Amino acid sequence: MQRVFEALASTTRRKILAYLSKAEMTAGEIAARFEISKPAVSQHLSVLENAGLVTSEKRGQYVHYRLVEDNLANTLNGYLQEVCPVSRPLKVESAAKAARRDEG
Amino acid sequence: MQRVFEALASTTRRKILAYLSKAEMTAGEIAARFEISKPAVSQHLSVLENAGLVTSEKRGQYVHYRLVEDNLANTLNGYLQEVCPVSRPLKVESAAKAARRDEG
DNA sequence: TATTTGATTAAGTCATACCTTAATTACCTA
DNA sequence: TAGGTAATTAAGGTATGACTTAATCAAATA
Repeated sequence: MQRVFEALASTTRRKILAYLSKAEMTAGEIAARFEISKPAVSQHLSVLENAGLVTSEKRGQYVHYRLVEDNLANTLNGYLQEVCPVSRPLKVESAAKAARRDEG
Repeated sequence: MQRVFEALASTTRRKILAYLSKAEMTAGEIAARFEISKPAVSQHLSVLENAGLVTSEKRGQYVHYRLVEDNLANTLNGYLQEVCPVSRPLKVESAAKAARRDEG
């Protein structure tokens, strides 16, 4: 519980969650979207994973991250993010990315 | 939004919210319940107030604090706290305090 | 097998959160 | 109005979080 709230306390991490909300992504894709270094993103992802909010799966050279859907905190956070001016556009981007993937 | 998550990131502050969940209390009553100094509690209350999670009202010499009921974050946090082993007992205490007050 | 690419770990800096005690403010009452 | 209680503000120490660059690990490929 403590880990969950600590994880959600960072704006960057909430943005990452929003960005992952509709599409699975590699660590590199996530890092490319934000203006901080790759190691910094990696640390944030590790915090999110320790809080049980995301899971990772290594496929070959890449590590794919995705939201843990079956998670009360994630679900509630999802509602909050719908009304959050910072997170909403990232959710839209996430959906666009997912759609593009379904097409291609 | 940022302020809300920052406010909820502290275990002590979540405990204070749980303790206030069923009953209004003065700053002193709240401070008496926790093992940190009164000024420290005062600071936490100020953070919670800035986040819009509690409001205060000065009556004479005392400052009474209470939850802001009409608040999405508070509502969602309330659900989470029901399943939180740290917060639940404090909610029970809060209810007991409220009941004692109704009697007296 | 040497090189490149994706990702994480390590090391170190800087800012900030949280706590303490001391001082101050506001209100009540003898 | 002097003294006491409730509460906050101020000042300062300590720990921790977030970021950086450099180094390392792991997998693909030439």
